[in-house]
Amino acid sequence: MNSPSNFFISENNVPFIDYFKFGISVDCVIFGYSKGRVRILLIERDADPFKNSWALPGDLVSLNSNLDDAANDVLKNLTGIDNIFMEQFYSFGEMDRHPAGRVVTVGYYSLVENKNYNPVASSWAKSIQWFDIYNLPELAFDHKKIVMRGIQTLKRRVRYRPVGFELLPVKFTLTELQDLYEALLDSKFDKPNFRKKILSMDLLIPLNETQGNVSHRPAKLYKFDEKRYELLKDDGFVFDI
Amino acid sequence: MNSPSNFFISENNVPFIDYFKFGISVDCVIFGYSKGRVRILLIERDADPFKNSWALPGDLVSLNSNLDDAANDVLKNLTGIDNIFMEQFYSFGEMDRHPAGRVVTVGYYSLVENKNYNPVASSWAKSIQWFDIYNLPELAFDHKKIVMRGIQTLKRRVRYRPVGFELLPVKFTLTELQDLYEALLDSKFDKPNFRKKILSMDLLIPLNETQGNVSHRPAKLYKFDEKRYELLKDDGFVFDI
DNA sequence: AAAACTTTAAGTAAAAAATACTATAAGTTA
DNA sequence: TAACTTATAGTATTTTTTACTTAAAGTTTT
Repeated sequence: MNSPSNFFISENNVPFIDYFKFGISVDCVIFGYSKGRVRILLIERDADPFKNSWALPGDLVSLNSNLDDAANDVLKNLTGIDNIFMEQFYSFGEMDRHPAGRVVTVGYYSLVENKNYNPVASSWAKSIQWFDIYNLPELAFDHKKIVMRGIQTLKRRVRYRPVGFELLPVKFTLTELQDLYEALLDSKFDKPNFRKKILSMDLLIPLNETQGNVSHRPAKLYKFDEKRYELLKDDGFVFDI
Repeated sequence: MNSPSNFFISENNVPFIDYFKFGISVDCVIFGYSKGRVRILLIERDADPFKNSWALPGDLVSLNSNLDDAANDVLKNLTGIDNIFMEQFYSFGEMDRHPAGRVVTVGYYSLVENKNYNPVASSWAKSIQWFDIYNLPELAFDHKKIVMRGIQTLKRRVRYRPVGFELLPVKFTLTELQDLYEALLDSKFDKPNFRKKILSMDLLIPLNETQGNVSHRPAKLYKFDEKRYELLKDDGFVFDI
């Protein structure tokens, strides 16, 4: 089934096969977080087109790979990052968006904790770097547009799904959580109220540990209760910051 | 630029041109509303593959059309419906989803008021019909999956964007609006409280008209204030039912 | 080892919003 | 004119949000 059948002729008398000339690509907007700043991961291309330009990790999809797999493969090949939560957010199909032909690209986004992932440029990525989302370089193709829509999607989704936890270490303090949300949503919350709200959701498991190596009273550590979230979700529960 | 250049060879030694064998299609989930029920529009196919099956209005995209235009054209060709608000929601790219070759489809959804649109089957649509979303027939391709995700998207978006108004006539009563939201969200609201909430948003313009032809006290008519919505939106206002 | 300092963490009071309910007004039909 | 239906206004109660205060726990400085 991988080669289009010649059987069908469309109504405009264009042979069916003439429709099968698209390229499909995936592009990944990878959000990272550290020291109160949200960043995205860009690669410096070492291949035409747009050689030497900064771009999103992305590539053409082969005929025998589905979209989700392709997105994961691309990320692994170009950055070494493997096996992370990744979600589709929008597809871009302007006619002139790729100089080599007609390519529709599917945008994916993901969130990773900076410390845990040490991306290494590989394949045709010459170098790789985290950029502050408010201070991006010129980007290849229409990647600026893709990034912008990715940021918009993240800001919206982070409010009603607990995706933010992907950006923190497994064990975290409530202040770290608050700092993260303040960075993501670019706003400030009252500290006592924030912790009251988040704890009342009953989605955090308090640990019998405190943070170490701080020059003040160490805060209690918590971890996210994924099992409970899965249960609550089924009952129509909405996570809401 | 419409034919892929032979210049580039991918790293796996697959000629660049071998990636350009995808078909792209668009499929439209058109929501309609009347008599307290939410429906979607399906066509009965009069062309292979899946001839005689019910399916979403959709078609392959040609090389010289962008996605949004293609979605609008498809809808116009198959149903006669033209010039309506339409929004992309997800892309589907499983390898075996189309028997004629590798086709990635981009899902669009729209909301229309039943009365205003009298869809007529044309092109290769044999017939056309509204189906209750809770009582759908067997569908061609993976259209069941597309519909399900479309419904899920609608239910989510309708809560924080005033898309619901697309489903009502320009002039409507508050009870009609409430009935619509109750049908969309499959729930019940307290009448006085619903009207208080919606009116306090200051997004409705009260008209000096009342509904006619009813055997009881006629309700006041309102219309949606789009200009004001655009203004509020810029200030970070979130519509929230 | 006490004082100063910083941050966590618990608590409380006021304001706002959501919810539940009651009453009245405006029209239609018998 | 009375009975009826639905729109619309109003009120009281509960819950949630927001703003602010205070105490506790640890570190650093003197």
